[in-house]
Amino acid sequence: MGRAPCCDKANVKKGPWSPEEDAKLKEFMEKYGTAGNWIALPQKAGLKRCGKSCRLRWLNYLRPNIKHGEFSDEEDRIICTLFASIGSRWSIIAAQLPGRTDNDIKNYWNTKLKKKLMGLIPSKYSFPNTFQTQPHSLSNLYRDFNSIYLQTAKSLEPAPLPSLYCNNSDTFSLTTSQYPYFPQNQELYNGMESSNMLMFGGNEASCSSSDSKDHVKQEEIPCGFQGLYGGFDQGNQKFMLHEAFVDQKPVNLGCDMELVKQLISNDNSSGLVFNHDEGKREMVYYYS
DNA sequence: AAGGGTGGCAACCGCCGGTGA
DNA sequence: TTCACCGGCGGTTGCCACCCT
Repeated sequence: MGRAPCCDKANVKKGPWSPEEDAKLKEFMEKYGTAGNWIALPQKAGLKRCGKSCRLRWLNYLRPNIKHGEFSDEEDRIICTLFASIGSRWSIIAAQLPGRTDNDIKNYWNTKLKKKLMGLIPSKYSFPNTFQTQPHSLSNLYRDFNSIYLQTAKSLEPAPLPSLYCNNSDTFSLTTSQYPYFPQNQELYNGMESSNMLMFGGNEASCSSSDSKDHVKQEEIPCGFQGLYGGFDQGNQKFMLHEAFVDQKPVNLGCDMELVKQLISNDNSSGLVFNHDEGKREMVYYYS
């Protein structure tokens, strides 16, 4: 048996709020607050509405200092960063944006911001139609994206290619030159500064373990970062992997595309970033 | 001018966790 | 410890305005 409904559905009004209802609710809230609880409020305020509906109307529209209208670039950046770090925890994201409601941010993300970000990716790398914002789907998306890129990478002309990153904790990142942002430990990425790197959702814990992987040399990298660094060789024929940023100098491990593919197909992979730098095709692989 | 499609957004639904009796 | 209640949350729906053909 399910939970009892919070109100008598048959006797409550639904749909858009009228100015009169807004005025009643506003006046009541300013005088008495919720007067105990939201469920009882409509009756006390003389409203034929569900308590939850009143709460929503107040929180999302009537309460003071609500900000409506265009989101600033700074707000965009905060939303993107937090979404990539914590996912669709809209209330937490809203807490970082004074005057914005979780509903507003959710709508903004779903209708505009997501598309704005996706629009940065050239059409030849279009995401599959199945693209969803759920972390699990993003993991799949990341694999698809990487797979497509690997198949075509060698024939690509230099282009402002953004990078997609996803790790086991189900966060993802997009790398472009248009939204430069370096997370918590910017010094981690000093070596990448010239390469249009943007990382969402990265954290020290997710890329600092020292477990060994077969035939991949690993060392403790300063500042908690471990990874592989790759790029095409001189003849542009073979994709080479290197140890990343040991003493700021890549160390050639002599790995080729087959290893890259192997790493990608390995579910234990932590993440993979394709990066584009001044016409060179590069890749950074993160592991945990 | 009309009607079908699309986007934006307010509101609803149902689940979950906290709390107090 | 259990259970009911309530608030909060995220996903989804549905309406309306605008655009395109």
